Amino acid sequence: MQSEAGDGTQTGAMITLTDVARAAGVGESTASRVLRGHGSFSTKTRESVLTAARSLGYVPNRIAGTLASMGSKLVGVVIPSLSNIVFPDVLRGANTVLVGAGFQPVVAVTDYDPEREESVVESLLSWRPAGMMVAGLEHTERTGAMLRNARIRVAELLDTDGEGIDIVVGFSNRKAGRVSAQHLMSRGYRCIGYVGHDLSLDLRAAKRFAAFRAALGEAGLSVIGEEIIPAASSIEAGRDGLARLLERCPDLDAVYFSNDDMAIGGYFHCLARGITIPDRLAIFGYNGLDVARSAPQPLSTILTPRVTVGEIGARLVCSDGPSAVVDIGFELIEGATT
Amino acid sequence: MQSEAGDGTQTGAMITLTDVARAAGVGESTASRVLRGHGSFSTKTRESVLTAARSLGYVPNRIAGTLASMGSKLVGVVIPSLSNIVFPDVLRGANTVLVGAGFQPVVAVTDYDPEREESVVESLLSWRPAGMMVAGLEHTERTGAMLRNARIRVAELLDTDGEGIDIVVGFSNRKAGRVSAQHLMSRGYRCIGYVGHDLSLDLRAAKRFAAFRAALGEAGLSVIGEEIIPAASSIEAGRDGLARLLERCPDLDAVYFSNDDMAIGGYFHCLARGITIPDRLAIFGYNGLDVARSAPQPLSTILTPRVTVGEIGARLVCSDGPSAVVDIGFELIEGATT
DNA sequence: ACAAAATTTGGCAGCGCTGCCATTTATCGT
DNA sequence: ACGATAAATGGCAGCGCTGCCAAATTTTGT
Repeated sequence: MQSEAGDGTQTGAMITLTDVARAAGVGESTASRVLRGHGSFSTKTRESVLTAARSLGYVPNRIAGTLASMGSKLVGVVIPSLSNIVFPDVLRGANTVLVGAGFQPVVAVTDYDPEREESVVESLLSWRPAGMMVAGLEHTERTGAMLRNARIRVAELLDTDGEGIDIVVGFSNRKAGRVSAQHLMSRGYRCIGYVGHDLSLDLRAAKRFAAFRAALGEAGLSVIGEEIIPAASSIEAGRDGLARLLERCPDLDAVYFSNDDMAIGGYFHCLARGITIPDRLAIFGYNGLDVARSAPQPLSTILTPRVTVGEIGARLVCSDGPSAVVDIGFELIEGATT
Repeated sequence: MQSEAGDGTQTGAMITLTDVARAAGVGESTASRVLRGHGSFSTKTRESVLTAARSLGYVPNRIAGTLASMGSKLVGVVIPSLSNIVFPDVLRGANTVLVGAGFQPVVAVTDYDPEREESVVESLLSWRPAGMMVAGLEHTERTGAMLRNARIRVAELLDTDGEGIDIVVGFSNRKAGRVSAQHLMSRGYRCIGYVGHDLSLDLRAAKRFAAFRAALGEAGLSVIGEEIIPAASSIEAGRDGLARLLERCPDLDAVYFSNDDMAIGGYFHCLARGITIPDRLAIFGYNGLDVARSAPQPLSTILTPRVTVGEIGARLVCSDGPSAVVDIGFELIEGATT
């Protein structure tokens, strides 16, 4: 028999459980039990199996294990984008909890495209995950059907305005929009504009804006001018957007941005042009990013508990409780820009 | 036989390939071939299999498929953190290419901890991935051994200063540090300070700083004062760090930051305190983040092609070429802060 | 029309592991 | 010391799919 080094060096074919069992002089099932700490075995056996495994550099094959036990330790996580720190934040919260519970997240990105979401969901489902976490409540009909029929826990995150499939963890984007409007109005702003990114893709941003506009309307006001950049949100887009909007509507006294990236861009524009904030122009964002909170003038915005959403979503996906909707709310941050 | 709806509705147990084959009136292997588009089959068979699969709501089981074909379509991606946009950026590049090539990335986070890296690598390897992508060249001995013995493509990213296992894609952090120092010196700065985050964890930042310091030394200069925050990098840390450093060393005329997050924090501090940039104080960062490039005064920094690193790394991991070191370099951005 | 070649098809043995069950061995009570 | 209970162990049948191969079918050449 070939000797193997203890550092994991291996020669020949891939080491299997059978090899370990043979080397330890025990049966496969005994080796399996020891390696998983399941069932009972003597200390002596334990040692010999562990020693054999280590010296052979054995790496268990979870593909085989999962197939045999018919229960995977994978959890699919579907997010729209990796460019916006919001989703890595959610992922971070989910990752912490999932790993802690012995699960392995498998991430897929949709680029905000429902068709793509459908295809990545289908793809993830083929790994027979124990659960799925997806962003938002809006999906194609087939995506919904697949998710419902998978007989696994499904958590929909970051939005509570709509019908969920199983678990819903997030907050109301409509309420966020309304609260933003109320805040601006309560501060006395009356000529309010909007700078946003492509809303046809970002449904949650669209909900916020719709509610924002509605809240203004109820108070007899309206969005004086709006500038929509036909692209994903970014600081630059916010900067350019505000520049263009102010050119068209110089009388604005406040601008609501689709999110903090855009708002920070707007803030930078004002800094560069010497536009006094908040006296000459007020700025309001959404998300409560670090950059917004650490700016010379902390941005007035809505802090969304993104990491917590990921954590709670993951916790519930791992649990076996009933379906639930968890609205964990958001916090309005009265910064120095309104 | 139970009738199933075409929208994927299913009753009873999970649908298997055998079910589809039986429903289509063909053998398993024929159904398998049709579903994968492998081998040959008549159009007639194709239709009946596809129809059967659709009407039964069949979802292939890749766990079983992978085990049988002994070749997975998974690629492990190991990154230190999700909090710093740098790694989501790399992940984004990798994701695009991997998905395009039919692979599914499986992400794991190390929190900059080598022990944790060892454990996540072990864990990922147990899914028998087709390849692995990890950040950096420094690993524990056992991590290295596992990676080397896995007989799969391994790409190490974001650093070229050291020995790689198989594929190395990145740039020289040492060179980045040196170039940064040279830039500051060429602009006439002589009293140079440093504000950084915990370098014991972030080895690449440590390399940059070491090279930076060495380059100053070669020119007869030295780092006048330094402030190291014992935590992860953040805008706030950079802000506080610069504040403390300036208190101790008011004569500094330039500060090198461990990265752009920290540098933006420093920039914000100066804005808040009315410290004129770059006349009174110059600021230099690292990474070339959006926020740094869109600031009223674009930050002088080093643009690291993070997304490209992920893309090239992924491309090479999917390929079967020889081992290689790809240094894709970086770009010094002469902003308005130096 | 008939053999040769090409195309299509189904059967079945695994892939490496886990779960079940039967068996063996150790521990206990009296 | 001896049956009874508990602990430890090994054998083996799958999990759902793919790959191989042989058999069946169709197409082609002359």
